[in-house]
Amino acid sequence: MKSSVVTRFAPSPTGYMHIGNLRTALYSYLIAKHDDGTFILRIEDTDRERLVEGAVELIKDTLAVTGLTYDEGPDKGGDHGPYVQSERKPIYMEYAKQLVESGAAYYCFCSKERLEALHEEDAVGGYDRHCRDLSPEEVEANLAAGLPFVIRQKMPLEGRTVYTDAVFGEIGCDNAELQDQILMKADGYPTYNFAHVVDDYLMGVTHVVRGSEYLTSTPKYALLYDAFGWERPTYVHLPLLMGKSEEIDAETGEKKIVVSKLSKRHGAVSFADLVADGYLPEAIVNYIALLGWCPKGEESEKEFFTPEELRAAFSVGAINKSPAVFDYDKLLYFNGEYIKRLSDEEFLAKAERFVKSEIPAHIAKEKMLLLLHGRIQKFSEIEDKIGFFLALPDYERALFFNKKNKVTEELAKEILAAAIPALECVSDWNNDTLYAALLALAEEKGVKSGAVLWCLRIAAAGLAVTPGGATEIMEVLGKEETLRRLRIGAQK
RNA sequence: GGCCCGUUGGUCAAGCGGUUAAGACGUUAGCCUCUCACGCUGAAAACAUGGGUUCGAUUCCCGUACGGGUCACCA
Repeated sequence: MKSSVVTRFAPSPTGYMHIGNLRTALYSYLIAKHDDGTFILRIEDTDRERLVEGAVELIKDTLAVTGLTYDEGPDKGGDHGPYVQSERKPIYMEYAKQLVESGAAYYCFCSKERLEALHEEDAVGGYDRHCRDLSPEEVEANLAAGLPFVIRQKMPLEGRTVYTDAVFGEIGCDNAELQDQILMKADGYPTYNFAHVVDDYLMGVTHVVRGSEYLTSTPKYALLYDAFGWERPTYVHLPLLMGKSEEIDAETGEKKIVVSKLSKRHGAVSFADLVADGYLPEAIVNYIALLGWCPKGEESEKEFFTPEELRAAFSVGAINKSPAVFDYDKLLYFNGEYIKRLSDEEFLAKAERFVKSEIPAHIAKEKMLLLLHGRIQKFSEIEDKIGFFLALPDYERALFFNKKNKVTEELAKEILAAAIPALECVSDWNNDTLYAALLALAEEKGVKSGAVLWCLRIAAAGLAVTPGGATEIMEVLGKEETLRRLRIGAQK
């Protein structure tokens, strides 16, 4: 059964989806779904100049792979469509005129030039309300003459407008500070300020969920609801997601870390880029759910949530007020944990896409990749880690030296010389038989097993640090290639 | 600059008048180990600041500092 909660995610298609957008969508979705409510996707494309082709698709794809399925939206339909603002264009003018009729808005014929001049005169000031009190006759005449116009909201000159935000509490501002903001632009499109209010009302949105950069402009929107005589929605402003970015200080010329709102300018993190870099959408969602929200009570220590658990646990009351810094390290940790939890089959399927190199036939590819399961935190690490399987790195004889296992370069040579004929006899080439053979060799030579395994691993891999032990690596390489490498090692 | 918001370890973050101030990431010591990773056991690390209120403030109020947001025919 559907509850009465209706939320929406209303992005403008101006580029890629960054983590900040995604989190807003996620919280909006969770607020609705916690109460079995309705989640709407609405595209806000009233800025015709900033449109980016393909951006809408990207938004839909992102919501799809993150599981934020919307009940109403473009392509999906619903009782409140269309869900793209440019397709709703006639609606806004109609409502704007209604406001003009009632005296809450007015036509403004000021030219851009005049407004710019105004700005230069008074840097902090805004519009001087030049057209606010034009007589009906003047307005009629200008309209009849075909003068370009905008429609502005007529703000109260005194008093104070206050609203209650579900996260931040009471927020107010003196009406004198409010600009007579533009509702309808000269190109006939509405501004965000106007369109979102009309749409949220028409679409029955009960909870307006958005970033806290709107906190201080919300009184203006509340006033719009009042002017229409509509009931104000519940406002849920989210703490900002901050990004760290390195900048060169203009004065000192030194590098410094700047923390600011996540944006394309400053440390923006694109969701698509993260996925391409080998992050799992589930891990990203889990991580960002916890940026600005923490479950109450016993669950406050819980880290990993399934989508269902998230829906059940989420509550507006537990949303934080202070901004949160996006931390790559912690995302990486979450991703690593999610990768570990993958079954071998799932891991293999996903890892496959990140293997760029050609894998020679003698390599046991699946076994090789499985050695990395549990050793990587993101899939893009794979390519780097498998290099030594494909080609033996150049290494120095000194690499064989190992203090803990008492291996000297001379001993290594001796061990390898003995290992080669012993391994040539191994017919069933696998981890267990290899391990048994090498253990026997160690006993025969009277050295610790660690010494033998160390030497063999170095010779097989040509690397001090490897994913997997000696026998695992030899198993992956195959008999022929292993022996080839051991002979090279013995010659060092 | 005006207005608005915020401030618990480097980061995320519990706490909602009396606590040895959780937990996680990261850092670090050690154990385990066929090197690494995993895992396990430890360690270092925080209530921005000054006034109140109170028997008692990290928790409530005010100021200060710092950080952030916002002041568009962008959203």
